[in-house]
Amino acid sequence: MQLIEFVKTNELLSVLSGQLSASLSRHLNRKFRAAELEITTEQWIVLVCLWNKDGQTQQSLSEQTSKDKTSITRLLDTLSKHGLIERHGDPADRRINKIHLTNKGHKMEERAMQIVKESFDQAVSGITPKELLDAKQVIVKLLNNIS
Amino acid sequence: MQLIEFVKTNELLSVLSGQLSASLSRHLNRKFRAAELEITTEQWIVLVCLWNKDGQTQQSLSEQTSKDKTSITRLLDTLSKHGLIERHGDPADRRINKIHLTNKGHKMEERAMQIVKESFDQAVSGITPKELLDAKQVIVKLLNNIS
DNA sequence: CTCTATTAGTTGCATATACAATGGTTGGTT
DNA sequence: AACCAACCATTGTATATGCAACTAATAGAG
Repeated sequence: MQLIEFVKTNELLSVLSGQLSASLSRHLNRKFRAAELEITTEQWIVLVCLWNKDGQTQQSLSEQTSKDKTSITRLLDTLSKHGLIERHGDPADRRINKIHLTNKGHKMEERAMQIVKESFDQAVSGITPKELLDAKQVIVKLLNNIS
Repeated sequence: MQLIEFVKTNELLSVLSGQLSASLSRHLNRKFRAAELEITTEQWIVLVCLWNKDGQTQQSLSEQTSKDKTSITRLLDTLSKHGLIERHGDPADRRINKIHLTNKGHKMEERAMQIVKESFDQAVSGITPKELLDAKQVIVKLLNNIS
């Protein structure tokens, strides 16, 4: 039911982190769909950046989310197709697109964050704040080691 | 440079786990490519299962890796196209494919695991075994909470 | 002022992933 | 024996991701 010996004793954390990430993402995707919010976990992450600060460039979104700028281009294509964001060219620097939420995109924030909060509460039940904090710090160290 | 307040204080672990997973995967993919091993992290995970026990069914691989059976079908399509595995129909139960490594697939084990080990050592440098273990346990709890 | 390096974003290509629906196959129940 | 439920794998469709190569625009060096 688990991976082999070497992985069990040594690598498990990286495999586990992949499974956790995939599992959290699937879980949230299903909750969004069940609530008839037509977004995905990945789109939500970009929207979080825009709810925080509207009108950012794609480059900025790429850095904040640690996603390749190609991925951002295409995530924004999808968000645009679904009417959640719009690209506005910047006359002052014509290389740049400023990404703006539409009304529909703005309105989605409250319901989406409510679902995320419920999901989060379920995920961390039975885990102490200290355990969570320690785990976060290990993850940050791992991230720094391979960046 | 980070995500917004709510996410910072509450959700960060799930976002972080996604970034860790993506980062580890990218890192390993680059190492494999640099070593001219033509596999991806995801393919490696399937190969680990087969190096451990050859001739498994797709269903079994799906359960071990926590991947959708559709994903396994297509990962195996790619592995097959690259000559690393073969599907053998089982005369005793014609619904089943038994997945077997080719010579090429077998031979890849040593070099691939060496690269993974180097990658792992780099990732965990400066992290104590206890910290790692504790983090793993938190991840396992999270996984159980959302399964 | 011009040429070059850098930056922002897109496109082509390959891979990965999941859900829904489908086609076969097996096995158990009556 | 016939039927139906459960099971294994695949295909269709949509989304996500990264690398390499490209276009366009700006900024900086000389």
